[in-house]
Amino acid sequence: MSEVLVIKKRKDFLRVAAKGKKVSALALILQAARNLSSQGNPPRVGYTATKKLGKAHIRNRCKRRLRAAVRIVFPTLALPDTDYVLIGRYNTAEIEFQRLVHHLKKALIEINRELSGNDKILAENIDSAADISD
RNA sequence: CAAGGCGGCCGGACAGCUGCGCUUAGGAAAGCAACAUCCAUAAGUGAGGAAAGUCCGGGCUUUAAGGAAACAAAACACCAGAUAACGUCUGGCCGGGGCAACCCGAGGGAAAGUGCCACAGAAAAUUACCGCCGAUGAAAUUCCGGUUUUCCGGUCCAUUUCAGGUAAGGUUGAAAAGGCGAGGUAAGAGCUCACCGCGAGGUCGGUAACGACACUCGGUCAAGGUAAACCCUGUUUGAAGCAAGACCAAGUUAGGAGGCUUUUUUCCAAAAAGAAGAAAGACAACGGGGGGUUUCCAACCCGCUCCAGAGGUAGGUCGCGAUGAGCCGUCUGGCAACAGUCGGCCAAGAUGAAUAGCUGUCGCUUUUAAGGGCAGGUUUUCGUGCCUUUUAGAGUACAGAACCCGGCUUAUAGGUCGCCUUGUUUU
RNA sequence: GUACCCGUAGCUCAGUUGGAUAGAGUAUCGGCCUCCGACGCCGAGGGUCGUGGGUUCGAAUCCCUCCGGGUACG
Repeated sequence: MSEVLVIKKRKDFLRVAAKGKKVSALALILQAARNLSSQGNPPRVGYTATKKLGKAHIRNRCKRRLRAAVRIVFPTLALPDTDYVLIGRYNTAEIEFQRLVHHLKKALIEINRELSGNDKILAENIDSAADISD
């Protein structure tokens, strides 16, 4: 129920970046894509910290703070069968932690809404295709 | 007390909540068992002085698993020592800087050769433009003698010119071929001499670099700089790198050319040789392969070699951390780097990458604002300087292991300890 | 991990081999031209030669160290 797996494969990161939705918040960027290969999987999350953020210890700090925020937010709000990718921004290591959590929550709710809307469109397309075949 | 030099150490602490990696133990399901897997389980453990840059040196692994010689390429270069090794470290020498403590130095060879040295300057390397001289030699004038003159002879004195001598002087330049004084000369010059400097030898001290000397000799004293220009001399070095490499699992492909031995079939055929096809094989023979190049000796691998094509895009385990040039302490030797003896200890092991996130309290630093005290200015208000504690604020660095060690280099808030130098004051 | 390249005016680049003037185009500014603007013409300013050392009489250039950016291979 509250389990969150970690994305580790480069292939998965590229798939989410190419096919998913993207939402920018103050201190982070959230990407998300449905993973419909099999049903009933817990949500998965990956973290990205580019060289633009700083040197190695700053990038590690960004990932740790994002991970701590995810521990608070994701178990209740993340959708199953979905891959999320969190990208750090220039102020991820500096911003107050409460605001970081707040922005992550907002971004997650917004992207979930977009994803579910996308699902509806998909469902409509499937329905119309079924109509045509009929 | 102030200023400075050198070296060492630390580089936030505590508490709470929520979490992570690894090891060990325990448990769970399946299974003959083990490994792997899982866990609201327990215990232990979990970044640095630079983990950084990747600039050197090694271990380790593979490569041809050996040796010798020559060549090429690269690096290094005062001397001695330390070290597994080093371009590192220690001590010394020399040169330079600083009043000093102390610091800095890629510091062999320029009489092996080649190249380069702009502008300026006579000249940038066996030079000779100006200048000086013109003793010597020649010519002319003059002069002297002879002669009526023309002219003849001579060259002691003087002048000019030429041959020539010279490197003292010459607005330069980063750099101009010892310095200074005297003698000397036509003018000059180590041409000669004294002193200083320089070179060679000797003696003494030192392992040596090198130093000292009232020692001896040297005036063809040798004729500039540049080798982080080519180069010469000496020393060292094979190459690639943990994505090294070993094993396991999954999956894909299309062949062609050339070639060794044996057996066999067909053609020609008495047979052999030859041509074509098939099968098998690796003792020998044969062929092929590879070190930066070549040669020699020795040895190895493959039975195939070369060309082409297909798939894959990195799955798992080991390598990989509890035995190492390891860490801490004592003692001994050494000026020191370091070496040795004895005792104790085991201390991260990840792989989209753990070692943390948040909160609170305290500590430290700093200056700002408010308050307090002192000094002295001023009629007062007031502002100035110093000190102090309280409150509030700000700051609390550089930075994250990735196979492992030894160094180097670079970044770094602040704190702390020791030794030393100079100045001032006091005793 | 290894190998290598680049950094020069606001911008794009020469000059670096072989040491001695820091240059070109463009942009900016001023003037001329035009009724005005563009184009054109004339002129000017603008440089720690990425940083810090060293060698040398002299360094953008040679050597070393750092900083920033980039490329290739596995």
